[in-house]
Amino acid sequence: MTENIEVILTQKNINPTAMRLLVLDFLLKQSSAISLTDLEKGLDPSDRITLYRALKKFEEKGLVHSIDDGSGATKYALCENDCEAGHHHDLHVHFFCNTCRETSCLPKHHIPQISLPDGFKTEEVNLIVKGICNKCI
Amino acid sequence: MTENIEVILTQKNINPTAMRLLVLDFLLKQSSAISLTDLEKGLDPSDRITLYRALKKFEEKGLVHSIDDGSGATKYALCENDCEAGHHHDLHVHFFCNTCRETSCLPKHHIPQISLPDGFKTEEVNLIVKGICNKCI
DNA sequence: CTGATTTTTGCAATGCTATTGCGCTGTTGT
DNA sequence: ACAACAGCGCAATAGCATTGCAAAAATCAG
Repeated sequence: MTENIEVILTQKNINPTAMRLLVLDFLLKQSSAISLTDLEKGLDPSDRITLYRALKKFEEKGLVHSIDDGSGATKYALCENDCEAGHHHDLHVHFFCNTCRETSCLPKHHIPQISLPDGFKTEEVNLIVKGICNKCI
Repeated sequence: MTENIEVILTQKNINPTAMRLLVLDFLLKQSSAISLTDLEKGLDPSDRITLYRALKKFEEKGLVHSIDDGSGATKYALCENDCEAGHHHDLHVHFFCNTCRETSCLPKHHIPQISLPDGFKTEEVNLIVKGICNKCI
């Protein structure tokens, strides 16, 4: 099992250290996006800053993407697609449940094209739907 | 002039205090959404907390809406539509310029309908487009 | 194998934002 | 005039993101 995780990291040009293997393993087990604090609690005797840097490195290398769901804390989730270092291709909708406060990716739901007024150039789109998820209904 | 501002407040059931008149006056002069820090700088010798509470009261009464553009600071802008206390009807797109870091409302651009998977209930949608605005191109 | 260099890690510290508590003040209503 | 209440300003707190620095670990060169 650990070998698979290691392969994922090396394929993304990330040095597979013990800490990073733990972080990736934890991410793989999640069904929703998690915050740095969640990660810290899940991998208890670990340093928050180290985890923070692991996530940043993963994001930089195109392994995870970060989501600002308005909860105050940035959430992170594994990329589904073939994201490359520096360029994320996962323009999908994110859903934030107002009840359980979990953020999930809806990769099937692509972000519709938004036509802006003249002179505006789109570089990035952030679409967060908030409401009640299927587990909390 | 001050009378007009006062009328706006009383129509929204907000006690027109000197501070609130100042805040509303400042908001009316803006062409883009502003943060609490912007407001504090614009109304210099004012207490940040008081301004914060003025904005919160305005939001509660349906006079302004708050925007989380991912910049870290919540932005505020006057509602265009007939928002009521507690219920905001201004589901429009917001644009964040990566260059000048200004956030503007695009009230003409309504948020498209997002069909969620079964069991998900939408309560709110937050759509932020990031890029270069017409002034920075 | 050994010393040097780079990478990773852990701790301390900082900065910014949001938010609440509390007492003072000024206004309103009786 | 007095009581009740709303608004204001100050202090304080909490959470998150981010950086600097030094020790530790891994990698590389000779």
